[in-house]
Amino acid sequence: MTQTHSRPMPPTSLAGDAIDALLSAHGLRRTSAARRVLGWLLAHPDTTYTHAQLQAALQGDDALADGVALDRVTLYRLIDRLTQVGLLLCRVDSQRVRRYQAMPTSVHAIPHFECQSCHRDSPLAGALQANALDLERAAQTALEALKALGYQGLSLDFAVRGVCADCATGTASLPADGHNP
Amino acid sequence: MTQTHSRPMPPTSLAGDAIDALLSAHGLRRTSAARRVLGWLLAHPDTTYTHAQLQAALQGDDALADGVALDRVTLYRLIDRLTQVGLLLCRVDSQRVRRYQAMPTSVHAIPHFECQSCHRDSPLAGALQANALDLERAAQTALEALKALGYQGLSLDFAVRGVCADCATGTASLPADGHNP
DNA sequence: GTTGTTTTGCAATTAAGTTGCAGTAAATTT
DNA sequence: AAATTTACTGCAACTTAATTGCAAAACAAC
Repeated sequence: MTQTHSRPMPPTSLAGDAIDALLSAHGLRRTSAARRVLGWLLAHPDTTYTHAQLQAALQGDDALADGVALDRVTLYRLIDRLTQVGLLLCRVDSQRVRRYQAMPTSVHAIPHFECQSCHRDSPLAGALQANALDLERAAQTALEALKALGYQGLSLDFAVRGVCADCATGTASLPADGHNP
Repeated sequence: MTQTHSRPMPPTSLAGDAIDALLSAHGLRRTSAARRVLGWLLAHPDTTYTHAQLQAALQGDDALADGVALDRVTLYRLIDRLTQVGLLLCRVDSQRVRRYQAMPTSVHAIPHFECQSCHRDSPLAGALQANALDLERAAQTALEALKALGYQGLSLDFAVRGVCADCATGTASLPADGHNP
């Protein structure tokens, strides 16, 4: 049985032992909260979570806790610790909310565009993607250099900021200050 | 007389008329507040300001208002307007505070590193700078393409996130969660 | 000048994150 | 395995950056 409940559960799950090992290796305690958080994020490597979203997600994931939410403050502090040892990656989105994900193993920058008017954050598509590959290649070298210097858990981010064509021409469907998901 | 008062005043100042023209061209009213804000930011193209910093800076700049601070909320809304028409560039820093600057005329990404442990944000130096030039060259093409599509006021940002060598090895001078300037 | 819309400023409110502290659970020592 | 040390948890109260509502003032168009 690969998947029994309806909740989305990627196949990329990790054995509990592996998670414990990671925690210990980074000098953190193997508490149930830490296992839940790191386990969940490692199992969902391509999603970024705000504190609130992660809290909700964990609450739904009754494997360990049946519907009991992790305390807000505990989650904040736990995530801080995981981030500071390089296990998590933290970005601040254009709505200035912090978003977390498991630190990616392979550096793969997805260039994105942040519109300063409608606040939408969209990946750069089409011909620009090709350009992105060049960027990534060039960046790869930079990252190797950093690792050699003792830096850890490196992740690339390539952003373009401005006003998108929709907003610039007034075609914008949003009233000028939307919320991006 | 190029500069009479002790306050730092870059030579890159703009005539009041030019500022008024910019405002009108973007459909904004030529109010004293708008002139003060846009004028100041255009005169300090290489500095980023938080709302609070800009409010303080303007208060000191008695050219128009003698020590009277612009209202906090007014400044928020004014900056919003300037940003939405592409006159200002907005970044959210690692402390998740918004920082503004005049939209740069030439795209020149300064690759920087954000440490997730000590929250220091440092430019990538040395050999990495060379790499950055490649990145910028590649990006230039991407930006041209965007402009052709109707995008406005484009700015590049290239960030590397991780844990810096100091923090990784425990040599960190900061207690684990510092404040970056 | 009069009129109609922006813009401004104040007070009150919200959202995200922090701090302090008593209690609990891991890890370490004995 | 019990005792001790240290890290982690949860609650309440607090802080900071930003937002909303509304009346008054400033600008632009007539």
